Amino acid sequence: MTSDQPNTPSDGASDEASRPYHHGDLRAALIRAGLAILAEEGAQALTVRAAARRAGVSHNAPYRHFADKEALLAAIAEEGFDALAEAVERTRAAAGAAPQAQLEEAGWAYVRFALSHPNHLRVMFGSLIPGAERPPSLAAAGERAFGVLEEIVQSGQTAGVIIAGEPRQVALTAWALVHGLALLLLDRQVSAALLPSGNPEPLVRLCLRQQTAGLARRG
Amino acid sequence: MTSDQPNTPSDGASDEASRPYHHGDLRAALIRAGLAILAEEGAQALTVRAAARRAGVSHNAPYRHFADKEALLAAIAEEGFDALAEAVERTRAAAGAAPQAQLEEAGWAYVRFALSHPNHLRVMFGSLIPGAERPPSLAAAGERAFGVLEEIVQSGQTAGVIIAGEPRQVALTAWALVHGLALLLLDRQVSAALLPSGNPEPLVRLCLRQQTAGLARRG
DNA sequence: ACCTGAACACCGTTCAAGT
DNA sequence: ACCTGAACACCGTTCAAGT
Repeated sequence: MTSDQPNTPSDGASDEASRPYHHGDLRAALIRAGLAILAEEGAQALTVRAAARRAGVSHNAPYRHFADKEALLAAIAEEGFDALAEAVERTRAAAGAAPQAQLEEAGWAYVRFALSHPNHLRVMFGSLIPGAERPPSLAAAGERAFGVLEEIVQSGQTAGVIIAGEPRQVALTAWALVHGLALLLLDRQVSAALLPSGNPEPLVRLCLRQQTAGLARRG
Repeated sequence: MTSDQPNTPSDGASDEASRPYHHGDLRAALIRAGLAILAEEGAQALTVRAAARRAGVSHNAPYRHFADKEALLAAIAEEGFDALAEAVERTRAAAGAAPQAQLEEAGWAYVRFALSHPNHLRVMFGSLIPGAERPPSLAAAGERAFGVLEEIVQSGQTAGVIIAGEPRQVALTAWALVHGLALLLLDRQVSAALLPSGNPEPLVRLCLRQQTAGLARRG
């Protein structure tokens, strides 16, 4: 058996000493613990039991708040979509009014988020519940992140600088490119020859501009 | 303990009855077993022990041929890259001489492969060895699949119908789009509103043509 | 050489119990 | 209500042993 020190409830968030149990909000504590494990130890270390240990509860306490491991992963993924949507939106707001510039900045923000939180991104887009539908709150969080791109496309169409078409569909083309770039970079599938200095930003921006301008040579 | 029937070596591939053990090539048998498990039971069922059971050997016999589970997954991934490269190449060969048509057909073949072999694709691009480098033979197999797109780009540049630039880099833009589309479709991240009839082919082809022509409106 | 059974330290999940 | 320890059926991996 491992020799962890016995855990006391004195690790921060709670002021009320009259509480009979460790946490006022074990659910939130487990999500935080899962995020810390992802960042510090990697995806393979993210187990229900490890999250419980880090939160200072017994290994089956999580089942009071999550039906199973997938539900915990879904909650962690949902946090990730919220953070991603916020990062992309913030970048867009700082990018000025030109929709094409907004699209490039938002795309780079997406890839940057992925490279900064690789393990979190894999949980967000990983194989949770391979065949089944995603939980509605998770699907909604994904929609919010995607929605930023959709808004940019729509405003660009209004301004006459982005091609016509269903905004959702045009935004999907933009989304797929940045999503694919992010995952290929995470998976080390991109040849080092394309990454001089190891900094992916110039390459990503070049791909984004090619998408905007098109791969076909104009004659 | 489970009550499996004792396994006999009489399940096919071997003619020579004088062999003292079950397999002439346990390594290949384990890869086949892994592929069957992926196709029939899903990624979470793909364990070293399950592959061994299916191949009819004890649960640690695989360690004679694979250093660890990652090595087995890498071998299965390598098979996948070979199959993907072949599918894309075959489609390209059938697409005629026009590079832009080749690019669209190759892109659709990529997505079609992903949708036909979802679990296999996740192993190919999954989080095997999160931080570490991929085994060289696996990296080479990935290069072969990517190489088909690179050749198309190069011939398109020669024909003057694809923009100038480092062929690897232009091909990366094309690859990222189809890779992103494939994974978003697998993850059910694409709104059903964009998939009338449930058939993804029209949507994928539309995205591919948008990439070729560009998202910017030509003025 | 190649395969085996026993063993270890883990998992996810369930259950009967404690406060 | 919320948490606990014991238990079950699994894993990945190692080891001493068999042929």
